[in-house]
Amino acid sequence: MKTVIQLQPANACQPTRSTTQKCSVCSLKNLCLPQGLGESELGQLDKLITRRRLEKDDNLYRMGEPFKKLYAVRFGHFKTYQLNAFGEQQIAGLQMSGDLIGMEAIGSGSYSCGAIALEDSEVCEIPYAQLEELLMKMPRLLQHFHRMMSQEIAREQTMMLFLGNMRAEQRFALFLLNLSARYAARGYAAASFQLRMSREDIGNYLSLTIESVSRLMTSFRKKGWIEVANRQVDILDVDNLKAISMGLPPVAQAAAA
Amino acid sequence: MKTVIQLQPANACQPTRSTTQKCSVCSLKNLCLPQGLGESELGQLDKLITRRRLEKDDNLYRMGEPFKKLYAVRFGHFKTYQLNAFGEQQIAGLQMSGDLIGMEAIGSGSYSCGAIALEDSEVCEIPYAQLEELLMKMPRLLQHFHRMMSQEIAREQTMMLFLGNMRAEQRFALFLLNLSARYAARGYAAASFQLRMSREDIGNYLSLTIESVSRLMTSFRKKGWIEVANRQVDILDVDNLKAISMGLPPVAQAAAA
DNA sequence: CGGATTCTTGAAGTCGCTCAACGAACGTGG
DNA sequence: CCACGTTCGTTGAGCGACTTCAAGAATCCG
Repeated sequence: MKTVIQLQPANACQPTRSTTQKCSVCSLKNLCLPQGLGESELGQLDKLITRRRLEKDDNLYRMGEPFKKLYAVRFGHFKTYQLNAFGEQQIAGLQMSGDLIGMEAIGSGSYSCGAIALEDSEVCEIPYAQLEELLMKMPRLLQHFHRMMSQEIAREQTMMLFLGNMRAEQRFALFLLNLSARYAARGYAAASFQLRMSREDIGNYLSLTIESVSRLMTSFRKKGWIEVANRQVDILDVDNLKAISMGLPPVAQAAAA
Repeated sequence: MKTVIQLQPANACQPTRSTTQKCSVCSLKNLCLPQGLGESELGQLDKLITRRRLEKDDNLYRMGEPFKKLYAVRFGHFKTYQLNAFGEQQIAGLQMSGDLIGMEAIGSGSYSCGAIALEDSEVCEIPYAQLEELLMKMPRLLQHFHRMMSQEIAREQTMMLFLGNMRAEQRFALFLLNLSARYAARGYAAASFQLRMSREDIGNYLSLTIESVSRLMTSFRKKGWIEVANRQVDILDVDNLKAISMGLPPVAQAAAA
């Protein structure tokens, strides 16, 4: 089924860039940490938070730095990565607006991975010590914080099984569908978006070589499932991508022109 | 370096099986949820907790069940697994005494994986709603709970990169070293333990076939790095296992007889 | 425009999988 | 205690998916 949604905005992934620095007026408040809070609670959260702008390739934090803050992405994209014994980068995650970064560091007290902006971006800095104070006073914030941590566990568990058990085609199809779903959840076009990562980063993320990623793109394009122009991707045939992502054979009917 | 530690107890992984049902007298209290709590706090936690015995192959919970409780393993071993689209089991984790199970379900409200006892085991059941109440009143419990959730995130992130980037030898070496370290942390022999999982489960966990696991065992044994007799494993050459686990070539000197 | 980077495509190689058969361990009942 | 069936583990041979190596094309950016 061909469904190129062009009516929605492209995935600039920027909330209304208000000059005020408040959660209460942030367009992400229902996706991010403040979900479900009342006005006065939002006000208290506001007091903790500072904003920080980053340019493309800036480090939000580096591996091994002491943990002080959690970060909520306001706009832009980040990648988190670890370095292996040979100093090679291994990409652990891709974060976009509304995502919380740094939760893996609470336990150890230092960031076990680094985070880099994939484009000009902005984050909300949340000092963890102060957040903990607030959590004790605000049941709804506590509940939602636990939900977010739990979701991160579930997400990584899925990713773990995904990398362990799926073949290249499945991984790539699921990667596209995952991006699509995340953009849709943020109100952006589900079927038309820019890849923020290079082929190299994508390959690294999916544990495939850059050549394999390139071949998969060509293959999917030739089958009429996607359209690719540099980093612009349009999903033309969600059904087939879904079938492939589940390890099923392609569905009979391919997308017509 | 040959180091077969035989003086420590084998990994029965059982705390002193006291008849009292209290965290305060549990030998795991410094590994488990109550870490760092005072006597009165321990008492409050005790009130929440009930114990549950399971026999080998019993389900602690099943995939999709509504989330009500977290579980702390008191003794025994569990595996957590998901079922894929074809109903095949994919092992997501191996839990032993002191480990907390079920955290991935807080966010969604239902268990996204199932948990099965690998041998006769016992867990502490912790009703989550009541735990949340307690968390708001006990800062140290809250902090430790967040540490445990965070550690779970970090652990799964590592596992994710591990499955994505490592080859069979590395995976298996790391698997053995990981078990060794976890048993050591619990006061059991680091270099001599029983595998609680079948070859099939191990293969599934490491995303390898049962044949590959078998070949790796034979290979490591022939190189003098381990001794294997059925499910009994003795680590003879930690240094080489470490080298292999990091993707390095074996160190020159193999273990002498 | 020109150099560097990123991406694509082809050919050859390899690691782990599949398929198949055999052997060892377990446990149930005689 | 042994006989027997079943489950679990080992080993070998061939194959396939993805990688590696290599070269060339497109794109970016000063």
